[in-house]
Amino acid sequence: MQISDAAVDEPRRGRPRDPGRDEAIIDASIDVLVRDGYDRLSMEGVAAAAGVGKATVYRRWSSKAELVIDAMASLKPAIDTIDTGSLEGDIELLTAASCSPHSQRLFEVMVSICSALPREPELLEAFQTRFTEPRIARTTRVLERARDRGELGAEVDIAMAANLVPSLMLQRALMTGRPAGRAYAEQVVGSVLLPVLGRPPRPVSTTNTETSHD
Amino acid sequence: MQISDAAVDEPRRGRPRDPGRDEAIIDASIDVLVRDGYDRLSMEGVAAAAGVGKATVYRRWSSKAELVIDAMASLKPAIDTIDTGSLEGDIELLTAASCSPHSQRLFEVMVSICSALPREPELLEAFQTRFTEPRIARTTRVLERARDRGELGAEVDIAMAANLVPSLMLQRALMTGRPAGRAYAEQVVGSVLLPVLGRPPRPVSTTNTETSHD
Amino acid sequence: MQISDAAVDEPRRGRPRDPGRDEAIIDASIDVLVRDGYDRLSMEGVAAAAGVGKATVYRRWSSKAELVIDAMASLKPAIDTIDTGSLEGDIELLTAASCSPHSQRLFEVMVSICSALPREPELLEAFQTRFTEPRIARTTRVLERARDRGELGAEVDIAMAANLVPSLMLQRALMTGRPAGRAYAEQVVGSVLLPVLGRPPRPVSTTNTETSHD
Amino acid sequence: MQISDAAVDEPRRGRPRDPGRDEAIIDASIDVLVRDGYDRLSMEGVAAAAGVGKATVYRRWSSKAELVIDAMASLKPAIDTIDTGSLEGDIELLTAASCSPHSQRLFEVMVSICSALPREPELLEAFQTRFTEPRIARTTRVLERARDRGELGAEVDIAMAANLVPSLMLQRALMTGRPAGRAYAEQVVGSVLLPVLGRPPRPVSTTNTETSHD
DNA sequence: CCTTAATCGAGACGGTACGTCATGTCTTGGG
DNA sequence: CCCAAGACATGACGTACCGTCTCGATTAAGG
Repeated sequence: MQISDAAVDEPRRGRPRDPGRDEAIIDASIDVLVRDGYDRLSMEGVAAAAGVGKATVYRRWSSKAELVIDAMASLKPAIDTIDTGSLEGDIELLTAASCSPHSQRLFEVMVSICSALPREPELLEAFQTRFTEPRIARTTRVLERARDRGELGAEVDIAMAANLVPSLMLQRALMTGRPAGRAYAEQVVGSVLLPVLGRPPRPVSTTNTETSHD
Repeated sequence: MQISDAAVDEPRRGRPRDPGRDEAIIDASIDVLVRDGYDRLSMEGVAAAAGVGKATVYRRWSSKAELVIDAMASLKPAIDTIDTGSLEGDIELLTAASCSPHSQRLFEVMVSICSALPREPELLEAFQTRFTEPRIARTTRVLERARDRGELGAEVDIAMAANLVPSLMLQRALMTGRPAGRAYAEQVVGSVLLPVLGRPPRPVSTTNTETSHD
Repeated sequence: MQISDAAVDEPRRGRPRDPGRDEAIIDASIDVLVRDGYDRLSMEGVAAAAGVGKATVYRRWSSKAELVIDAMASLKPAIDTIDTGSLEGDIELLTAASCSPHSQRLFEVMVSICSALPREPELLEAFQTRFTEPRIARTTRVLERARDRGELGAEVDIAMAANLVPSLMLQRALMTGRPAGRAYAEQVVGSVLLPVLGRPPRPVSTTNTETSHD
Repeated sequence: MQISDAAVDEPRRGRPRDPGRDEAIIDASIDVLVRDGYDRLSMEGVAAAAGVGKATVYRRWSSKAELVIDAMASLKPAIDTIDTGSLEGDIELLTAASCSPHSQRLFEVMVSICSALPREPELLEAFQTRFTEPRIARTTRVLERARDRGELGAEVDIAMAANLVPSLMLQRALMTGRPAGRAYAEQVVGSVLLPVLGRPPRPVSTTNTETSHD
């Protein structure tokens, strides 16, 4: 309930930093990350893409890992909570969210980063904490509510089920070189998620199941 | 009167190449790939790791992509055909194969390469052709035989089902930083594959399902 | 209302170059040139000898020839004009100048460069323009003044005479592997230059004429 | 008084060497030397120019210096002795010899080698012994005979005089990038050599004295 | 004739040095 | 004090050779 923040006791002399530049650098980081991948991303390249001097980048983030972690954190999930009241409705929303443009951007970033994770423990931890777990948790809550309502049996492995759709969508992105679309999301839900939740599979209507249409 | 082959008319002049060096370079490529990732792998690093001059590498592979593709191709699947006669037996073998040391090596290589795939079309194609498809095909054949025997209903999405185990195992490797082990393979099979095939889920006994034990 | 020069409209952004490094590179170039010769001189070697990075060298001189030409140009003759009023006095000064330490350095540079001249037209032209001609011209002016004063007959080939001392000194440096000294300069003047100018030869006193004493 | 030489006690088994290849290598060495200079000459380049394998070169000469020394030695002076009976006649022959095609080739080789002499003592010694001294000695003998006949005064510095023409011709080759021709030889003799020998200078007729015509 | 042994062309090999390029740090001058 | 521009030292990369080595083929002399 207090108003003052810590910045008060330090008079902040000289020219203040331009907050717009922080955002420009973060945005440029995402662009470069998706374009070049984590290993080929350089502070210099980010500075150039942001239209900013190298010193301006280094003054804010002292290492590539820190910058990328903050850039990742800037990609918040669009919808935070899903609760339509019924499992079927929630699943429909999840399916749509899994192939939204925002999610596709997320998958691109994941692909760009994933090869570096075994060599960058900080990045790995941030990746799990900020990227994967929040998305899984949203689905986990949906399934737990469904179980509490009696829509799911106790034998359903909720943790694993919550993993299914993002994992298979990411896998698809890895294998084809670009993020999967709506058709593939529906196929995953219909062929895999529903049986795992104890429902009969729902065949994908007339669409060729081998191809994603985005 | 004989249909001579093309090798006859080229007398192979000069000192012949040492085949042992090919192997050393390929093996070193895999090591470096797993250790450093595709983007950080350099011809020079491979040469050093193989104990070989750079010219010896470039004489055989003119680019990094070609070398890595051949190195990938050297990782043949240990077992080519699985056919025990029953779906249950085949699934048991597949489960074991999915977490064998050889498979774990494969997952490491996949993780190392995957971030580069969107930027390297040749690599992407070789990755699909030589890596993913043969492994999927093996499982696809198992499932098709089971369907022909009447062990699977027509509603089962075989293509998707064949993808399940490797995709989730790779996903696990990406997320934890190292390949998954037997426990996770069994969890995937019990919680996901069996329901997708129309079987009841098989709970993982006493093992903590969150951890992989390798 | 002033005729401003071009430097005004270019604000010279970024960190300015360190002029001290220019000089260090030029000096190191001369050292390396004398030590290794033109063909064995490399930009990398010069950078190392100057204690600077390779990029610092390439930022200023894009090729070996350009660097060496500028290095040559840095070796200005110590004395520009010789005019004592009499031919004898001028000749004495020329003799001394021909074997000064500065001239010896010049001969070393000439020896180092000369083999490359047939293959490097730019170098050849710079060599003639900046090295040879100024030194010859100084002597030519001396002889022309002497002729105007009546100290030289019209039959003397001034152009050839001006060439004599430097040519024979350089020849000596080539043949012995190091620059000639005072004794040889006096021998050349006494035995060759004076007769060519129509004077009687002046024998070299007690010194062994076969050896140079430097 | 014995006929047999050392080769007798070694039966020289196996395939004998082809003497034609020795000559081809030597000739190619001269060509490469003149074309590329001593520093840029490589055993490999010589082998290629001679149409011969590298091993064939190394079997005969174990180092570049040895090969070049032998190649130099193969360039014998065309005329060994000059003795027309009069100084004037001898000088005419010397003038002609100084600008013969064979001499011009010699000057090219000298230019190619001279920059390497300070760094290659063996080469320097061979250069003096096999190249310079024989040519000087021929002229020295001519002048000594003339002095003995009373055609030269005792004050003439014969050693220096014998040096004059070759030195100035080489100098000209160095400065212009290619060997001097007849016109320059006559100019040197008329303007320099004759006065040094106590004769009046002989002006070069109508020719422009600044240019060499070859 | 037939074995033997050295020569020969070709080219593989390890090593080295080069010029280029990219990275992160430092240093200007201006705002 | 911030900011863009860019100089700077360092180091890695791919290339180009070099001199050594190793192969199969050839060639003469000795048995």
